[in-house]
Amino acid sequence: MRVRDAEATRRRLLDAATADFAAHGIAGARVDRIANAAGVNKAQIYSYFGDKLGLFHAVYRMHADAVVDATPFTPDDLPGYAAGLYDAAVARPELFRLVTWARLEGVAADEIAAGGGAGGWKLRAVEEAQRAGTVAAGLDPADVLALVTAMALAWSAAGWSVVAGPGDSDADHERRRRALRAAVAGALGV
Amino acid sequence: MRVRDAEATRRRLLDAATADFAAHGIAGARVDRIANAAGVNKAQIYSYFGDKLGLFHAVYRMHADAVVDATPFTPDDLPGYAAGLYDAAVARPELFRLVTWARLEGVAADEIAAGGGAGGWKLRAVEEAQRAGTVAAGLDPADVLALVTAMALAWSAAGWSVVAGPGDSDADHERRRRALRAAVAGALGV
DNA sequence: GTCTTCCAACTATCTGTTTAGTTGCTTCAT
DNA sequence: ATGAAGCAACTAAACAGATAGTTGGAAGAC
Repeated sequence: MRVRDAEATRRRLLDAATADFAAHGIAGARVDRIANAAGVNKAQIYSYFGDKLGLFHAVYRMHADAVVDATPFTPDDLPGYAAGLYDAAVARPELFRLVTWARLEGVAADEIAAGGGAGGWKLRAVEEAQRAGTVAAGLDPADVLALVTAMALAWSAAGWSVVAGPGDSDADHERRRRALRAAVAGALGV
Repeated sequence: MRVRDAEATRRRLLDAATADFAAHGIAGARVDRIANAAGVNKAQIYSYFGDKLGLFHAVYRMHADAVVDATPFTPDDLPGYAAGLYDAAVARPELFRLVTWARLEGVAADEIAAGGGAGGWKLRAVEEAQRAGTVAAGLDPADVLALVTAMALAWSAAGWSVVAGPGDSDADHERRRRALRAAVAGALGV
């Protein structure tokens, strides 16, 4: 019999749920499938997370910060930030799918790119960089963030073109990173 | 009793399905809801489209071309193309949600941005523009398309920041269009 | 008349959620 | 030490409502 460890069970559920929600979205995810993949009885989900949506929120909250924090925001080096975001999206595509789905299904009220729940400190940081001259003045900071984020995620699952993945060659990634850096610099640099 | 018009019934179903799929995705859409909204019996859906997925494909095919064709691709004026795409996304957000969902759920094999089913003529057009000097050389045409598309759709439902809508003020739209044009020009111009 | 279009009712299955009960660890009085 | 009590973690089964898909026939169009 498996050792009883509530914390480990909880984590296994969250991991399985992350995979299923990322793959199928909220409506497409299946409680049975998640419980099965986690090797946990379905009822545990309800005891731990209330309901399916509660489970999703737990998953989302767990990863939203990780996504945002994985790539340090450097307003004075937006090309570098964009490249970092690109790498993060390549390394953990599920997390980015998760966020995209949350936004589409309307369960993520907060704006991830705009500083998350931290109250828009990124906007102020961009303003600061504009005053310092490392970012072109005259642009709305929110637009700057929107553009940089969109460019970095141009090849992600949320994008409209080819989806970058860990399977792509290093040359592909390097080429995209280079193009991305140049494009961000050209688009927003002084 | 309603006048019998198979074509009109079909169109009403497609319209209702467009709205429901755009709002809830494939897994989240409900056949009953669609039939109800269309004022058509559910059985008609199966006689016309086979099954739920067949209905989605019909919806998708109907709009995919429209999305692509609504904004003429002008490789010599990518900033203008981007602005056009932005406007299209503001005017018909459902269509862009539809495509995003199709890509997330893995039912849209073709790459919309890369020329749709037309076999990548856009890629060649970009190459041509690069030779002509209106687009920076040294960039992979696919990357150019990916970046332009991503930038234009930075404020769309697929994006990660604030979502632009018809409700926004004209000033907002004008500001974003201006920023977008400048950014695309700076990112890809010579 | 007959062919197409339409519909109400029906079925089988799926799915989120609940319930009632079990298991094994911890605590504590003895 | 030891046995019972208490409790959190766990499970199997069932429930109710929803959902995709079907059927057989009615009714309008030609």
